[in-house]
Amino acid sequence: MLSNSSKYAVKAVLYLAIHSHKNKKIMAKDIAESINVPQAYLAKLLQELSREEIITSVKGPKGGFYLSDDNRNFSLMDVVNVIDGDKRLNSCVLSLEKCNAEKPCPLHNLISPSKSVFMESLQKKKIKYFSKQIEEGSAFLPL
Amino acid sequence: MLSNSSKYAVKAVLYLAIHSHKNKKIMAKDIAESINVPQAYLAKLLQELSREEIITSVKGPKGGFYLSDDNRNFSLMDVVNVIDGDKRLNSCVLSLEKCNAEKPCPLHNLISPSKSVFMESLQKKKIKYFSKQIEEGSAFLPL
DNA sequence: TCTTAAATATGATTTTTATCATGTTTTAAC
DNA sequence: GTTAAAACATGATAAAAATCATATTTAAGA
Repeated sequence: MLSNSSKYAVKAVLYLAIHSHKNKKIMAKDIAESINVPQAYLAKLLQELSREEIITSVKGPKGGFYLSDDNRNFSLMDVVNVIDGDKRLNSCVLSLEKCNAEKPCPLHNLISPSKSVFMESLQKKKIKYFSKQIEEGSAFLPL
Repeated sequence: MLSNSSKYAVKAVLYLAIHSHKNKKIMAKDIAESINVPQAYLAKLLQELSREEIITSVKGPKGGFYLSDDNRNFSLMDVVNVIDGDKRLNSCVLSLEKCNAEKPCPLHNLISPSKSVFMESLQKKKIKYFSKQIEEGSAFLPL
């Protein structure tokens, strides 16, 4: 479903959503430690996200990463798409090219309803929604 | 979600469900061609399934693979578990050890309902159910 | 019994994914 | 301006997954 890389990316973004803001940047190294992900690897992922402007970075001393208000309006789907591309999540469970609603493969009807609910909320719910969930105590860490 | 290997395995089993029976064995090579999977690789997967008695094999000339009536009472979950092990499907979307219903990670509540529906039907519906779906025209090939 | 066609077993290779390492650029603070 | 701390860029290595190759075992049929 999600690659390890995009799991890492999502975790990092959620971490930033909760702990960073414009005046509180966080270094790659610190994020990596907090979310239990190899740091050099995470650094690379953060750079990709930053390049796509899903997260914000500041170079030099006192620099680091944070989420701007704009950043918080992205969805986790955006995060995943940057890392995994947009095919991975959209493909059929059995990776069948020709599977679709009209000619569903045997597993399609089993998974389709549930999957589309998931995909839709991953798409529609913005990053800020998730930090709110955590603040309210409806969702939990640690990552 | 599913590894390539288990997708191949599921496809092969579905193919056998539709096209094979005791008096109609099918060679690995023919299955592979029909479902568009590299043959040597599929052969290996079929051997694992056969070893676990999810499918039936007969060696020698006129040999091949088929599904016995017993085999048809296995679920696709069984197929997947043989190939991928039983952890892969059960783990949290973000692979968080500590994520569970009481302390759900931010994505848990999003995916959990849909996922359990899927898992349950993958578990409960037997192989014969799927071949029936196809016969009835509610599900389609090609694989 | 001999030949041949199939699965089976084992291991080698390739490709992809994940991880690590190192040098370059930017910028704050002195 | 010099230094140092951070992201950024690039490439090397390692691990895992997928694929390929080859020799062995089994059993049907002549």
